[in-house]
Amino acid sequence: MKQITVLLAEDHTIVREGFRTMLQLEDDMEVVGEAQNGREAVALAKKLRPAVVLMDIAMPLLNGLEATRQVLKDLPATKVIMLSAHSDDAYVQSASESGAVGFLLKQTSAQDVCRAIREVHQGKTFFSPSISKRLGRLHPTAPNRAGVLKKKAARLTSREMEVLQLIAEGKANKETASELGIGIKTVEKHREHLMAKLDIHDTAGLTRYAISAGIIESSVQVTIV
Amino acid sequence: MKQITVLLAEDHTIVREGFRTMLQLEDDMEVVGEAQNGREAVALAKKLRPAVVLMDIAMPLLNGLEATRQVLKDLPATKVIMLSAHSDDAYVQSASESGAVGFLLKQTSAQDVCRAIREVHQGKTFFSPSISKRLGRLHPTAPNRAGVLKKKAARLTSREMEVLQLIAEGKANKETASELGIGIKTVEKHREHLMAKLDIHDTAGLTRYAISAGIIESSVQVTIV
DNA sequence: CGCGGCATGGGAAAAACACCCCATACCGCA
DNA sequence: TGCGGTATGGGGTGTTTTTCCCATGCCGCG
Repeated sequence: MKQITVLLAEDHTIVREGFRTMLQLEDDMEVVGEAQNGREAVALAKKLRPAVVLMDIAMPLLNGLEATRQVLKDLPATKVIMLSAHSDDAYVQSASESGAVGFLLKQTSAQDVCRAIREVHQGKTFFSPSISKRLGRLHPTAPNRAGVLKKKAARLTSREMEVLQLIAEGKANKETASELGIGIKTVEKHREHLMAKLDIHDTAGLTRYAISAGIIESSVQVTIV
Repeated sequence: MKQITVLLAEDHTIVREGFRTMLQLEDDMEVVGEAQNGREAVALAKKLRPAVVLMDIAMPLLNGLEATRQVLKDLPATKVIMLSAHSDDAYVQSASESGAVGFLLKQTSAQDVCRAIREVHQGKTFFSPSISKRLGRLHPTAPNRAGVLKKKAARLTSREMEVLQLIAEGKANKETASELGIGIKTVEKHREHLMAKLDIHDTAGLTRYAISAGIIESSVQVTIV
């Protein structure tokens, strides 16, 4: 039996361990690595060259969409399945644009995860049932839906996206620089470009933009009584 | 071997199944039931009378806090461990007030989950390391948990709320000052207090807090729960 | 009545940031 | 082959923020 090598990229340790434990029970797949954030996911993907990457969409340092782009740039044959708690259309479309070949909601069952892994490994695509149903309804004949979402967000380069995420996560330029392994001046430069492109000239505005653009999440909306 | 009976209440199927699979590997505990939402959690708890309930804080129909209250009202001996992706002080406080005896972040490891289950089963309390560290730092000589948590709870004065909102809206201190008709130094002072009280030391963090606390909105945050 | 919390300020120093100048290097595309 | 975009840097200057010190006045509560 040929093993399907899988890389787990998910920041919640507890969830990640659950995945691993479950996947270990399947005898045709093997978890070869685990990443706690987007950057680690990219690094491990390049190092381990897994057949499939299970990638959470919301991760620190580098979100799943951007991480997917970076992985596929170097390893186009990698199959990336995006995981998300939400089924926002924007997420699904962005995931698709970033090159993911699967999209799973966390509401789906373990059985579906295994199915998804096997399907994408065979070159197919796999979307959570509820999503593919909605997609069909949304754009049955939509060839160029890419243009819709793009407008502002797409004008940012991937480096700028990274910097934006780190800014919104509260990192100072110095931290961002060391995080990315580049100079402070370069970070400042990206920040300048961000502010110029988005016409937002304060950190709070950039943070709000990052949240509303889905680059990071603020916090779950819960009614605390 | 005496089994600790556990009820899982978590709306994400995939996460829940991961939990179950992991807990099945421990021979001193047994998952006796699973709930997909708060209402189901209450019903199952009453029916199955588990020793411990692992309760996600964000669930459909009925959130984990309210579900906890309802469970404990009928079964005060039940030990409820709250699960959350975020460690917002408000969450921790509310969880404590609702009667939970444990609080776990999803960043914690499976090992900690098992530890938590065993500890609360023995009548102790268990908080994620990072949380108890924060609590400890804030109240070094904290005697009783209830009173302690209540005190911290990020209680902002109305003036501080105003300043926080303006910060999150992207106003510079100078603008805020003229907006409120006070001096810049005063605004800086409120800002200091905000950062001290919330233990958040950057503008981006304050902005995220303001959004998650509902003080401002981040444009189009769709809530699909 | 005093004590604490709140709002209002000043001063000062260090760090961070914003906004301009500049350069090099790579890469794709017309 | 050159042009534009991207990524990487350096300099400089002024503003803003952050974090300390300090003080005054008000108000509620025991």
